[in-house]
Amino acid sequence: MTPTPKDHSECTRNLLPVKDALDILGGKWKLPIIIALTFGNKRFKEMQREINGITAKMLSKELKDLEVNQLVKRTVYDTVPVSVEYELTTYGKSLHKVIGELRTWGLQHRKKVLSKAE
Amino acid sequence: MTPTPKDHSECTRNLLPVKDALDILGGKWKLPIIIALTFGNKRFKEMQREINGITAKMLSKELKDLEVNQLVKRTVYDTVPVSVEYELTTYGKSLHKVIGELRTWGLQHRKKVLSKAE
DNA sequence: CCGCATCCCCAAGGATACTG
DNA sequence: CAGTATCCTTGGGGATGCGG
Repeated sequence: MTPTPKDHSECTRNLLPVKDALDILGGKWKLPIIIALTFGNKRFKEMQREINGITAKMLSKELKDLEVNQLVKRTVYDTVPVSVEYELTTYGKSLHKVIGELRTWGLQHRKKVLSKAE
Repeated sequence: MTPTPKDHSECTRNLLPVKDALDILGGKWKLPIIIALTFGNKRFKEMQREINGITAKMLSKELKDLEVNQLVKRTVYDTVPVSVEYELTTYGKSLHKVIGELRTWGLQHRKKVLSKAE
């Protein structure tokens, strides 16, 4: 009979940073982009070709987000038809561990659920 | 076998399990629910009270998802007004590490970005 | 108490066309 | 080549009410 037991604000505290992380990795394209860049620096068009199904709009928007969050660095080369290169920052690479964990867990899970035809 | 040079199918391979994982942790409520249950078994209404802002519909739906994925166990007690208890399965608890990583990274990120008023 | 059904809204994302 | 602008679709999720 506790009037308002806000012990669960503790949950919230635990949750916030997790949501932050998911906010960055979430959405449909953030991960594909980050992972694509894991394989080396890329130019815009190049990425669009590699990331299956992404539109220029989305790629542009997501890259901007990632840039703001300092996960990706954008470099403009003053060539004739201007070329732009994207690369993961050191900070962006720090996601490697998180992604690795997600991947490991996902693999395990896939086995488990697929075996009983979800 | 591959007529088109899909070297980036390697990315895809790396990506799939990650997306699987995000599929489960993604959405607005999966994490709040899992984390709430981390703090102990809960009944439906109880969870609804603890997880700020969630509707019965969403709670119900998400719990079902989690149950299908074997992360949560649902137990119905044959009391007069039926009561239902939810708990994390061992498997569900295996997410702890992943969540921990997300949380760690999120904390770090928050510091970094908040310091320059995102 | 538990939770589904219905209706509704909005933001994420897609298609297409256009500029520097 | 590297994007931007515009319009449109979709489905995730909210509000409310009912049924077991």
